Amino acid sequence: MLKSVVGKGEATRQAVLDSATEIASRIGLAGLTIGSLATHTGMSKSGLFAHFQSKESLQSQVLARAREQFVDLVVRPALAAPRGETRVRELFERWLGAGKAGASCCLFVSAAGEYDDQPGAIRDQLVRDHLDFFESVELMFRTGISEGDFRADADPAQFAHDVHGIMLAFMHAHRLLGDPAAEGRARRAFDSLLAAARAPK
Amino acid sequence: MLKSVVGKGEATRQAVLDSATEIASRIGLAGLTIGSLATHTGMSKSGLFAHFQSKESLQSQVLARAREQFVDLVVRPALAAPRGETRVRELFERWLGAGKAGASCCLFVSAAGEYDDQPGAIRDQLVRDHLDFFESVELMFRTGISEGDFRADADPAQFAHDVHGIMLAFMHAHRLLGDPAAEGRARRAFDSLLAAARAPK
DNA sequence: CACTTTTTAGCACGATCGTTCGCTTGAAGG
DNA sequence: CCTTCAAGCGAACGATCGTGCTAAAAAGTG
Repeated sequence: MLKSVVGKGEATRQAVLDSATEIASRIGLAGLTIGSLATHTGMSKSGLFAHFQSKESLQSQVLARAREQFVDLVVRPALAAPRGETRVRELFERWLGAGKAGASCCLFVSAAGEYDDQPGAIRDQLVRDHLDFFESVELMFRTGISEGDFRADADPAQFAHDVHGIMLAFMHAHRLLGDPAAEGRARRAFDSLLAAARAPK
Repeated sequence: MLKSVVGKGEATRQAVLDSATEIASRIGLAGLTIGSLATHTGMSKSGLFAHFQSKESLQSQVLARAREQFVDLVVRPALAAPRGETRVRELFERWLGAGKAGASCCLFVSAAGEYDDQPGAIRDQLVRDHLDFFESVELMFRTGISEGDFRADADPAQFAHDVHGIMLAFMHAHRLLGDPAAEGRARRAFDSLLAAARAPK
């Protein structure tokens, strides 16, 4: 007979992964422990562990989950917006929104800091995700060039780098310092960036 | 008899602190363990622990040490440069150099990610350090305004935020992605920032 | 209903965590 | 030479880490 599309195990695995992603976004991917995760989900340590073959596998799946969330929340909606500057603006707004909400955004930021000097599968995965995302950003910007919104000699990679910096500075000011002016400054910096990249009328 | 200016205990405490700062800049402040630190310094766990009343105290002292290093390597040399844009440029160059070398720079970045959602003494200390540094940056920029190098209506806080973003993006690209183009992009972004802030001739 | 497979809990393991305590040691002071 | 004292070590503590093994409970299937 056909097995049900999602077994019970898969369902709880997803639920645990959700909790894990939320916890890891607060205390970091390396700081996530199986014991605390079990307590937080009301499961036994061993029962929970059975779903993940190792801690590294758990971390890897958490990272994959965060990536999904980020794509759903930020990248996909941006791609649904009209090509050109509008799409780039949408990307920024969604990204900013995700940064304010916490979740996947913070996870990538803190994980990048934790694993930038520790070779291994997790680091590799992190690098791939970052490169993929940068590529998406560059593509959106490049589309803006061919649409005539941005200057033809603008550097897409430089743009991706710059907007990434704006977001990182925003998250630090917002989450660590609790600075209420952070969002406004991020918007202002992004506007300047766009103004510099805009095609001369 | 006069006791020697620095007792033996103080000397080893400083040595341990040096090792601790270096380790913490690689694996994070929270990931630093007393056992590994003892092994790395060739001391016994208890002998080492005797110098610090608790792990939190150790972390706090490591943070203070990193702050000193950063001030010595970045802030002080900048203040020794001529007032105005030259000084701001010197700050950026030193900051970039410290970021490439690793050490204290990375520690603050990763620690900010680890403690941004974990209230306590460490987080408070981290916030104070960041605010202090931002204040220094703003002051240097403000001096540039009164020297006539920068536009009078430029926003010092916004400038500090923006250059912070450039450095964060650089460190991510340099340390996590190993991107050799990172430094050039950081310089380019900084030049654009300066160009926008410069007083009209 | 019985039966099979999947999912979970209980328990235990070696290692390591932060921390305490008592002891040895080597140098300084009288 | 004897005393004193800072400095460091060794052993041990309770807790928790990641990870297996086994049995019970639950879910799915006929």
